[in-house]
Amino acid sequence: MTGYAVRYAEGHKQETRKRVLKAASAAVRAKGPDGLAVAEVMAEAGLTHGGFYAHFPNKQALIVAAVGEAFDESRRRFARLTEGLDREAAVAAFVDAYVSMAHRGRVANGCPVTALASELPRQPAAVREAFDAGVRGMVTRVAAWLPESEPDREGMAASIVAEMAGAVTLSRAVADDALAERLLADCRRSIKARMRAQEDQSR
Amino acid sequence: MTGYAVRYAEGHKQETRKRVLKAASAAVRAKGPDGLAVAEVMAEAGLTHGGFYAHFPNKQALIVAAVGEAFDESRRRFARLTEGLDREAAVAAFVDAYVSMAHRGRVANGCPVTALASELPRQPAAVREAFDAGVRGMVTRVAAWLPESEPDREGMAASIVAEMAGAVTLSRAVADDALAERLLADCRRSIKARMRAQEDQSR
DNA sequence: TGTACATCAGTGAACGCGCGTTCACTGATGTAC
DNA sequence: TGTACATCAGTGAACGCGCGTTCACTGATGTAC
Repeated sequence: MTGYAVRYAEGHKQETRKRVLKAASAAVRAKGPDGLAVAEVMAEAGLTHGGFYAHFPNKQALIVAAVGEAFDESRRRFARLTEGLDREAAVAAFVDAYVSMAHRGRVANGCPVTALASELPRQPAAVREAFDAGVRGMVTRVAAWLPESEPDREGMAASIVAEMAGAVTLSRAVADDALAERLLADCRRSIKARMRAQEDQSR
Repeated sequence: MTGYAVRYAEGHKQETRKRVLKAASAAVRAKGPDGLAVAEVMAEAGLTHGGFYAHFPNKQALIVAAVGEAFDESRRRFARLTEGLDREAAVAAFVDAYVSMAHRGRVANGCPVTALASELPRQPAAVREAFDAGVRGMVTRVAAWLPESEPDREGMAASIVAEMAGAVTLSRAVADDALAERLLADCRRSIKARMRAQEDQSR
């Protein structure tokens, strides 16, 4: 397998690629797909810009992969947060964590839906498809948390995801912290009422 | 007043400025604050790029003004749509028009909240403040439509604005039209139920 | 009535900068003999 | 055991392009005399 002369240890290149991808996944959320700079991402990964093309064919391919990575990271984060909890507690924990001032402050490692949504219409199809998959996954996961008495769980879940994402995005967009906090509190309360979850316990 | 030699008719410069501003207001929604190109906006207004600085000190000032203009245009459009209707009919018309495939397709002259939200955190304070004012105005207008029985009209309005904006933004972000249509229909139904408006009559 | 001059919105060439991409090169390591 | 060679992830200079901004200039019109 190894075949010929190898300077680096087995798997070294894959690890480098992963490092670049992680940096890109944060950068794409913090600066948007257009604002992301290849040289900056490479520097963040401890490399110079020229080496980039050994890992990705071009910037667009990096963005597609970074969007997927961002959804994965975000999903894992929220899964960790809710694991072991029963349905009602999980829903409450999820909504409290998502619709919060803390999430508002974590653009670079928060949910990619709120970080990227309004820039996506201008992105090429490949990027948008990676986004679609992420959104579908999120709606499905929320639907599974809704009570069985709910007649249209997928529909309700879509509506709730839209409000959660809208709330956090709006809270980030406005400059006034008090306005942001009020928006989040109002949405948190409303969402939990709709989900028939237990009452707000956070901040 | 006229004082000295004047080549152009009274008010000519103001009209040109207005034309530039209208073009910028569409461009900022279609391409985002960073994607907007001064030379393109000027060409759209029928001028060459050099003349720009006779009207605005720099690109950022144009963006601040363009965001304000976009909110004004959007407000007027929705006011026209609901004028003369009683409260319930107005709410229904507003929600049907806002949370629709038609609005999804009109990025350049649609609501600036959905067009710009996720790019705003990276904008300078002046831009964000123009946005704050727009958001506050929108929440206030929605609150006035809510039934008096609603105990927290401002809060409910904030939650509804977040969902409406989130729904349209998400619908634009996803590549799959069917997914977009489903998201919009689900949110439309849910919002109108929350507002206790009459049932969905559109698309 | 005619000539010189002032005004100023708009023109278009030029400059500087950031950024995506290319490419000849490096240098540590292993293989061939 | 030693020397020549191959490999290939990573380096860094260079190129081209788009874009914000600057600036000397234009040219139609009015005023001064």
